[in-house]
Amino acid sequence: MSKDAHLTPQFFAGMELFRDLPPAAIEKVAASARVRRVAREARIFNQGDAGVRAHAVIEGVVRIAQTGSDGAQVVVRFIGAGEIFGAVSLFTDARYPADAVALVETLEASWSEAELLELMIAQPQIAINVIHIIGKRLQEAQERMRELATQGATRRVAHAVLRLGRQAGRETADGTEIAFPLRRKDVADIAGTTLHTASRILTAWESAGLLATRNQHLTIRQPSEIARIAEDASD
Amino acid sequence: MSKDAHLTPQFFAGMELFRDLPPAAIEKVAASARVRRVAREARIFNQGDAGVRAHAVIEGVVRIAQTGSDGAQVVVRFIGAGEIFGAVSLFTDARYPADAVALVETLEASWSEAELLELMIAQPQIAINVIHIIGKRLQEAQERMRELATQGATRRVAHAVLRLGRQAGRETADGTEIAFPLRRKDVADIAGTTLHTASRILTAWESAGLLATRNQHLTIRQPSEIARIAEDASD
DNA sequence: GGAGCGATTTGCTCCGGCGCAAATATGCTG
DNA sequence: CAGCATATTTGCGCCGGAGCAAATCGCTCC
Repeated sequence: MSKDAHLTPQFFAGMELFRDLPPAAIEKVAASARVRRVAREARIFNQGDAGVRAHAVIEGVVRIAQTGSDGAQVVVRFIGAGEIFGAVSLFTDARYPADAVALVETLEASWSEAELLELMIAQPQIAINVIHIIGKRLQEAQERMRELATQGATRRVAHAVLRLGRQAGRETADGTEIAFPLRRKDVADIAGTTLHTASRILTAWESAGLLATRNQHLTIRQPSEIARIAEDASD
Repeated sequence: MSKDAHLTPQFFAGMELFRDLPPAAIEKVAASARVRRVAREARIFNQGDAGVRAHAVIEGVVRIAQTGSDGAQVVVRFIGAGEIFGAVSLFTDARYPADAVALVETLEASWSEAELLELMIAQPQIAINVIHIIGKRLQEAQERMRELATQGATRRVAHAVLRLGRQAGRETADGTEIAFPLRRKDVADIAGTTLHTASRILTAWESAGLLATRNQHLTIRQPSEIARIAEDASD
């Protein structure tokens, strides 16, 4: 991983949170950010932690997962470079509603509530960007709710895979490769099923040549076929 | 229903969207709102409609439901007096992601995208309020996702009932009454189960005296007991 | 009061997929 | 390279709850 190549205002300018901001504002954003490097599998924050900050991934991937009192968990989403996380809790509980764990070695920036509020008052565009981001995630959450309530496990896994491809897909000769390591358990927790069921489904698809996994890296070889499964009412 | 009693700046000042705004700004808000009365069961907008506006309920209740391509649907939430709806799509698709139907005769205000943006630029507090509102809904959606993925139908119905009581509960001598008519199908679509299963569960609870329904109006008589069911890992 | 319609209840069957358990594969560590 | 830990695969039994069907209830409108 490059050491400091990303710690420039230019990088912050490219983040979804700071879209359409004048250069002067970007300078302030960059200046007030606290940047940290976190190791693979390290926790950035835990569900229930107080003293929340707004975070953004500079490089790497973070898994956001919510755990129930019974230990069962759901992966809320994966956060890639340029995306923000943990920001919603600033405006609600002042407690993180989920865990954040780095899937790979990750470089992460964050701002305190006071800093972000100050930035937003000075630049309403930031607030509008936040609304845009959270809004998209809310729509996605509602779609997933509908899927969970009405579709079978196979279709949900298909949707999960497609969503991952859209969010973190990298085109290769072999197909679309998900840019970060993905355990079967992760896929299960995204799709809302069990490790066992997810394993069965994915293995079947591997046998059929729809996708491939090598060292926890998943490549979608026939997106169209998986899309067919996702839409197929017969399951 | 009172005819025009609510069409005053005072009412808008009490809405979650316009919290902490100076009186002058409230005047502008009130002036630019388009107010409409909609009949029981009438649709305010349909999933996929373009030309979106931001809406707020002045009086009445609106059901927001998302329908899948197969016809199955999930109730995203019920919108009561003072709450906003349809606002998220302004910042994302410019298409409504769900249907909005009035459950009872309802008075509803709305603003165009341009109007709301202008208000937000002038008053960043409005944008912050929007973030607060959407953030809370996102958290709720994520909780429901976890429930749908990990809990059985009984617990989900219990959570749904408790959530409704919290949002729209009115204390009566008999217990907490949900302020709007609620069909079994509605409960099923909130909890993510079928009409039949929801009916069985609710009827069993009625027999046990945990709740009562009279003319589609649900009263929670023993919230603590329902909360116990909601948390009970045995189901 | 009767007809008609939607909502609700309830019985029954069937199956997807969860839970348990064990075998196997794969990657790390020393 | 051996040994261990973690991840994955796979078999099997069982059950929650979806799906179908039918009866009953309760309104509303003649």
